[in-house]
Amino acid sequence: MASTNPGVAVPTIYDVAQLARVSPATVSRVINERGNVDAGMAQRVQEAITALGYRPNSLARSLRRQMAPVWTLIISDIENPHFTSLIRGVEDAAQAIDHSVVLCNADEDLTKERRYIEVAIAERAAGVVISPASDRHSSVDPLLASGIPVVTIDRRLRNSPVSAVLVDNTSGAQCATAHLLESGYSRVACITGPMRTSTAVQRLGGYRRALKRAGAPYDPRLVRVSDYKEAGGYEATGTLLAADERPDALFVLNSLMTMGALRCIADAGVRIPDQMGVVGFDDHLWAQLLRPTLSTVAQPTYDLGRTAAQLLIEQAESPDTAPRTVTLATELLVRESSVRTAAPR
Amino acid sequence: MASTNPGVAVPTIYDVAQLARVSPATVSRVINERGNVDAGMAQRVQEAITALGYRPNSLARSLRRQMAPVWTLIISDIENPHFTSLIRGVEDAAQAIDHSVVLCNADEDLTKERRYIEVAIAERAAGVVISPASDRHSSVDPLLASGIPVVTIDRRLRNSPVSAVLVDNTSGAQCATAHLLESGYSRVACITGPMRTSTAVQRLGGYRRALKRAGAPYDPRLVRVSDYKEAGGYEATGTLLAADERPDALFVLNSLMTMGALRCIADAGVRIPDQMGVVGFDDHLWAQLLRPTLSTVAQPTYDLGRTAAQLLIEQAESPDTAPRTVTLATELLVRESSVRTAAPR
DNA sequence: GTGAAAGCGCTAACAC
DNA sequence: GTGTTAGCGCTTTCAC
Repeated sequence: MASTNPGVAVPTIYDVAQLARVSPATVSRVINERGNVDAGMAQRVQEAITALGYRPNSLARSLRRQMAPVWTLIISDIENPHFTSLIRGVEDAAQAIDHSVVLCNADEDLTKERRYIEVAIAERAAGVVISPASDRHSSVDPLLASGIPVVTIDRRLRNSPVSAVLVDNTSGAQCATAHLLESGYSRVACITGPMRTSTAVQRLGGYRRALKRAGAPYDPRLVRVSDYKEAGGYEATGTLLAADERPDALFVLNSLMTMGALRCIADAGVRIPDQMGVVGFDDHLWAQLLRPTLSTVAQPTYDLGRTAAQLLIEQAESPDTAPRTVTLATELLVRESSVRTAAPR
Repeated sequence: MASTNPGVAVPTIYDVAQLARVSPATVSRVINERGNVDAGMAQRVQEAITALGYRPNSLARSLRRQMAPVWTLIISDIENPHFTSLIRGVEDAAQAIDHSVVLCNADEDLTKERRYIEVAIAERAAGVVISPASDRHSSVDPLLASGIPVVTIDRRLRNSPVSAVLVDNTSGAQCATAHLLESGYSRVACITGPMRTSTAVQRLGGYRRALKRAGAPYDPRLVRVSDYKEAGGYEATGTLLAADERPDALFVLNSLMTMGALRCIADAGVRIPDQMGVVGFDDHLWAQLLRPTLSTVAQPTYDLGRTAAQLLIEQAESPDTAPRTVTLATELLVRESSVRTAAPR
C-alpha cells in the first residue's frame, strides 16, 4: 500500500526554494537559522517546507560539511549489563546536541573492533567512544590520524595519547579485598577477567595491594583468570572449590562472573557468608534481592557515559588540547554476603 | 600531537586514481567489486589505496546511492534489560550485511520517538526497527510515506500496516496465571505496565483468560497498572499488600517491576512462596540465584531482534510484499517462587 | 574493459 | 539581506 512511492520524488531544497520563490541559499539559511533572513521570506519558506513535507537530506549536509553529527560507540560486550546504563549516558548527551549514536558491539574481538573503526572513519563520525578489547593493540591510531576525537571508556589504552574515562578500579578492588580480610576471611580468592583489559589488571592490582597492606601473602593459587562471562565465573569457582585448600572468600571482578560464581557456590552447597564470603564488582538491582544480599563495588556507569561524551565535546571544540583522563570513584556496598554471622565450617 | 592534520588532506578516489594511473570509475569498480576490471589494473589500484591509506567516504557514497547502510533501532527504554539482547540480535544481523545500527532511546516518550523518526528519514536509513511507545499514535507513517521499511518489535501498532515481531504474550501470561491457580493460590494479583503498550494489553488479557478458564472471578481490585519500572513495581506491590483482602499470589508483567515487587515483599516480611506466590515476566540469570528461585515467563529476546532484522531485509528486497507478523513462543519456567511448600499463614 | 562527465542535495563563499 | 555558483566524494550511465 503505502510502501515505496515510485513516481513521487522526495522534495529537495530546490523544490522548497521554487515554491517559496526564494533561492536555495535562503532556504538553507532558514533551516539552519544562520544569517539574517527577512521575516516574510522565512515565513514563506516554512510554509513551503510544510506543504511539501520537506526534510533536509542529512547525507548531503554531512558530505558538504565534511562531518556527520554521529558518535560511534564501540562496546566490548553489549550483553554485559554493566554497559547498559553507560550507553544510555552517552546517548542522552548525544541527544542533547542533536547527535546520533551508532552502537557497535565489538564482542571483545579485535578484528570486529578494527572494522568498526574503519566504519567510523568512512562515515566521518564526529567522535568515537570505545571500550577497547585490548589495552595494547591501539587500533584507535587510524582515528587519531583522521583527526576524529576519541575517548576510551571503562578501559584505557597503554600507548595511545587519548582521553579516557575510568573508574578507580584499583581502590575499588582494594577496598573490597580489605573489607573481606577485615571481616575475618583469611584465604581470599580472586576471579579476574582477561588480562589484556586494563580493568582486570587494575582490579587485580588492588586485590594484591590490599593483601600486602594487610600483611597477607599473595597466593597465585587463589587467583583465576577468566573471561568476564557467567559461564567463566562458574567454571573458575568450580576449580577454586575443588582445590586442596579451599578459599574462604571470593572477590569476583565483574557482575556476570559473579552470577556464575554464586550459581556454582549454590550448586556446591557452600554457605554464604559463613563458609564463603563474596564480593562482586558492579552493583545491580538484583544484588539486594539475593539472600544473603550481595556486597558489591558499585560503579557510576551512567556518569561514565556522560563524562565520555563531555570529553568528546571538549576535544571537538579544541582539538589541540592534550588528552585528559578522568577517574570516577567506586563505592563499596557492604551487604550480607561478606560479613560472617557465625564461625566458619 | 597526532590530533587533526591541518595540511594533510584526506585522500579521495581521485588521488587513488591518479596514483594508479586509472580513472576514478575504475577505482570505484575495484572497491565495489562491480564490473570486470583488468587484474593488473586492479592490482595497481589496491596498491594505491594502501599507499595513500584511502578510505571511501560513505557519506558521498550514500548520497549518491540515495540510501545509507544504516538501520535505526528505536527502543522505548534502553535501561530495561529485556531490550539488551534484543539489541544484540539486531546488531549481529546488521553486521552480517555491513549495516550500522543507530541506537535511539525513546524513553517511552512520543516526542522523542517522533524526533528519532525524523532523523531516520533525514539520514535516509535503510530500515527502522521500533518498539513503539504507544500502540495508537502511529508515528511511523512518515516512514512508510518515505518508503523506508519498518518493523515493530516487542510491541505492535494498531492502525499501521507494518510488519511486527512479537512474543505470544497472551499465552505466556495465561500459562503463568493458570500455573499459579493450579498451585493452589486463589487471589492472584497482577501488576501490569502502561496500557498504551500492546504488551501490557495482551498480557493482562492472558491473565484474565486464565482466570476465566479456571472459573475464577476477575477482580479489578487485584490489578495495578504501573509503568514497567522498578519503583513502580515496588509501589504497586505496596498498595496490594496494604489492601483489605491481600492477594496470595502476584504475577508481574516485566522484570524491572518484578524486582520492585520482590523488594517490597521482602520489606514487608511476607514469605515467598507460602504466603505469596510470584511469577515474573522476562527471565534473567539472577532469577535462579534468588531464594526461593524465581518462576518466570521467558522470552526469546535475541531471536526477537534477529527476526526483526530478517523482516527488514525481506521488505527491503521486495517492498511490495504485504506486512507480516511473526509471533515467537514464550516459555513458562516454573521454579520455587510459585509452588507452595506448606499451608499458607 | 575503461574513461569522461553528470549529478546526488546541500552549504558557504562570494558578488550584489 | 539575498542570489549565484562551485563543489563536497562518490557512482553510474553512456560512449568508446
